[in-house]
Amino acid sequence: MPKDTFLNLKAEKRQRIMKAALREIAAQGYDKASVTRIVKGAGIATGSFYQYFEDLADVFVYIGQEGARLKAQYMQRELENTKERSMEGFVRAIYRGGLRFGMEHEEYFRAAQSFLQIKDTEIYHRMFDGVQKSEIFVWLYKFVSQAIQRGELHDGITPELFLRLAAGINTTIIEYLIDAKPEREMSKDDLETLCELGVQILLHGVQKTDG
Amino acid sequence: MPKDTFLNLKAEKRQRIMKAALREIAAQGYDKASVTRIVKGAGIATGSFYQYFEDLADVFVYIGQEGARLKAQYMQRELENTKERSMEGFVRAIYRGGLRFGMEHEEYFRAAQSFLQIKDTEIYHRMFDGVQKSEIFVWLYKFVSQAIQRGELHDGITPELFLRLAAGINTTIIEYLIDAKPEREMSKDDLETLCELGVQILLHGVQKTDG
Amino acid sequence: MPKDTFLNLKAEKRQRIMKAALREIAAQGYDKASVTRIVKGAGIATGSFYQYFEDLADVFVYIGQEGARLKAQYMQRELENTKERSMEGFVRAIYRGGLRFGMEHEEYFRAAQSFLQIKDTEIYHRMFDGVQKSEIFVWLYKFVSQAIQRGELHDGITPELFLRLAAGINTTIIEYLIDAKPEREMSKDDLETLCELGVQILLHGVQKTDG
Amino acid sequence: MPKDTFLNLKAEKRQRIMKAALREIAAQGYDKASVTRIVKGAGIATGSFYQYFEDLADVFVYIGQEGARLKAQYMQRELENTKERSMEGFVRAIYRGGLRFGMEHEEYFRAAQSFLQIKDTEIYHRMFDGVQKSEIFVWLYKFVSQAIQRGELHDGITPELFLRLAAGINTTIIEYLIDAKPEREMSKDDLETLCELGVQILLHGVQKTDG
DNA sequence: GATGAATGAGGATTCATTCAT
DNA sequence: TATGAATGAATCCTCATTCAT
Repeated sequence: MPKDTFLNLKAEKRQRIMKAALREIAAQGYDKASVTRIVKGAGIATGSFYQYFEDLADVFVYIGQEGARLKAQYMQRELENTKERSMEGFVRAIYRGGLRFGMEHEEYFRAAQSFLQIKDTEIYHRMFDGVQKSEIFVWLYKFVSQAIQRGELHDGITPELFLRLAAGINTTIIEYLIDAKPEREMSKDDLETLCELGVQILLHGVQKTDG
Repeated sequence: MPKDTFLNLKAEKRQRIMKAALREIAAQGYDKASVTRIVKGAGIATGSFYQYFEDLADVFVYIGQEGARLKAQYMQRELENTKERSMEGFVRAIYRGGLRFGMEHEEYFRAAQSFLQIKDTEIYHRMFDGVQKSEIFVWLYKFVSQAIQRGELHDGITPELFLRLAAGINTTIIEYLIDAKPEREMSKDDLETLCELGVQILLHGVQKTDG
Repeated sequence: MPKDTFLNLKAEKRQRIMKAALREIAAQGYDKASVTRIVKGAGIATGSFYQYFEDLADVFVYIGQEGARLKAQYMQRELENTKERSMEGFVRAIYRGGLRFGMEHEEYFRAAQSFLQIKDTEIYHRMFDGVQKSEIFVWLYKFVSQAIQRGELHDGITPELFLRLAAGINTTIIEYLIDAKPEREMSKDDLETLCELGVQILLHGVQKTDG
Repeated sequence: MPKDTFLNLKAEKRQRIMKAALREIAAQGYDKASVTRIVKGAGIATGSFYQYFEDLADVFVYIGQEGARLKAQYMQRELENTKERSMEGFVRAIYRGGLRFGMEHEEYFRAAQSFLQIKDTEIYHRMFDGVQKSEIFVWLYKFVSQAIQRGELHDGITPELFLRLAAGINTTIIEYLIDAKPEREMSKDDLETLCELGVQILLHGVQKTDG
């Protein structure tokens, strides 16, 4: 976690550094990200970097957490606009938030992808431990558990697996979009459609359920 | 592509080297994999490595291709044991093959995950270009296209997206299994169940379709 | 061209490094010169070397340029002490400068010899492009052209060839001196004699002109 | 000196190897010449190379000697066609031979240039010790000594220096020619002119001696 | 707080030479 | 005699981190 020196920095400088670090990770991936390029990009001295952060891992963790926080905000906002309290409504809101986040913050999205490489490491847990305890996560967990108890989900599906599937499908769709990214911005309607597609696939699979 | 020197090696040694390279890349990921560790692991001299392979990328490509070949064999074998010629039957066979491959060759699976980092590069294409033209892939593509034309799939689902979803869901399940891997081997029945689960989720989502 | 890091170094250290690099290249020649030996000779870390220079070629270019600059100074000084404005006077001054330079800076001389190996390369041009545009060079070129127009030189001699011959003869003499170098320093008179010899050979050949 | 295995080789193979080695040295220079490329160029196995030669230096020495032998032949032939027994006649014949050799065997010429880098080493002496004792060399030495005794040459010119100057001027001219090499072959007349130019410069300098 | 030079282990790769077949 | 795989020291260069100013 960043040192106080970093947190006490003037907002402009702090954001400049964050931006440079995020850009670097998004561009080079976790393994290839380099302090040298970050400091160059941020316009600060190498030594300063180490006065703000313990080491390279420190920034990565911080960025991971920031990304998670930001994504949670997107989801939270969607949830607050949703009245429907069914699992489907819940999932839809979450997907919508996730999709918007991915589209509007491609660099965070890419960085997060790159963090997957180190999924099993201590540093990954430092990044995302908070997520496991977040309100949204807890709610979702509860919803799914209940659905399982009511026998609504396929045998073998645990809350853990459900969450992974939800994330996986969302990621698949976002990547698909980014790769096929058209020049023009995506309209609100497009986003809505895709979001719905994600929800349908997660809940009902790729096949249409007949009338 | 490895030099003849490598291909002419005695099987034992060749496999020792492949194993060491595979282990290294599975453990460290694409970017961090090191020649030094590979040769140490394989018990050969640094110079020998370069008499077998053009460079590091060369082994990686070879491993990627070997993995793809092997996975295709698993799938092919399952297809041959399947009579049912529906899309569901097809998908089931493929999933079963993929799952078995992932379970029995965890290192190949991990290596493949790590290759995703370089998805957009020329070297990635060298690895998996063959896959795009493989019989299985072509068949699957055809099946999906037909289903789309018959209006059986949700709007917005293209063959490309379908394939990505199929792979993504399978990957999610395999990772889930590996992470939660019990000490005991997985029984045939367990595997069967999980495979069926994957097929159901892909085709019908996580929710049970009511009777 | 060296980085600022190098140019900002304290003079003592900068010279220590230059000396080590010059010694290495004089001793091993362009192709065999090694970073490892240079840094060991200079008493700095490998990494430091690369904070001073872009790469190995960078030092070489710098040394070549420094040598050329230094040699030009020697020549310039002699020219300033010469009143006679004939071609012979000009050539004599240049030879005297060149000879002194070669005697007093044997390592630069050797290094320059070794650079000839790469005469046709881009890096060689980076070294000596400046020379072609130097005042001395331009003057000499003009003198020779005029002599040619006045029909004073043998047919077939172009300014280019003249300059090559001048340099070649001077080099031959310097090498001869270095190889036959007596223990004792060369006296002013000795040098004067040799210089005159060079001028005579260039202009009038090895044979005495009678009368 | 090559092993008997090499000398016993069938002429065709022996020449193939020599050619490959010569080409390599001419192209890469002494320091960068590589066994690997030589054997590839000659179409033999690496091991074979070491059954023909002690080591890399061994081929170099052999090539140097071959070149010297060949050059001596060129000179000898010219001398035999010369009746005039003056020093000028002698020098002219030698120059003519040297120039022809350089033009007709550019690769030997280039190789020889590259050997200059190691002028002070034991291996260089192994190459050219023979030259010092060759008939031509001895004759020339005698001619020059006599001229010196007769007081015909400038003070300070020793036989050693004379020879170096002769070689240096010839080299300068050949390099000049190679660099400015026209597409068309050089005619007999051109060669004759250049040769005469060399002789004149060596004996009488660049300036015309007036009537 | 800020700086940026200094460090050195570690990276990939090359290559002359040896030696078992 | 011919082969070519095996070797490992040596090459240049990178980079996270430290520390004196």
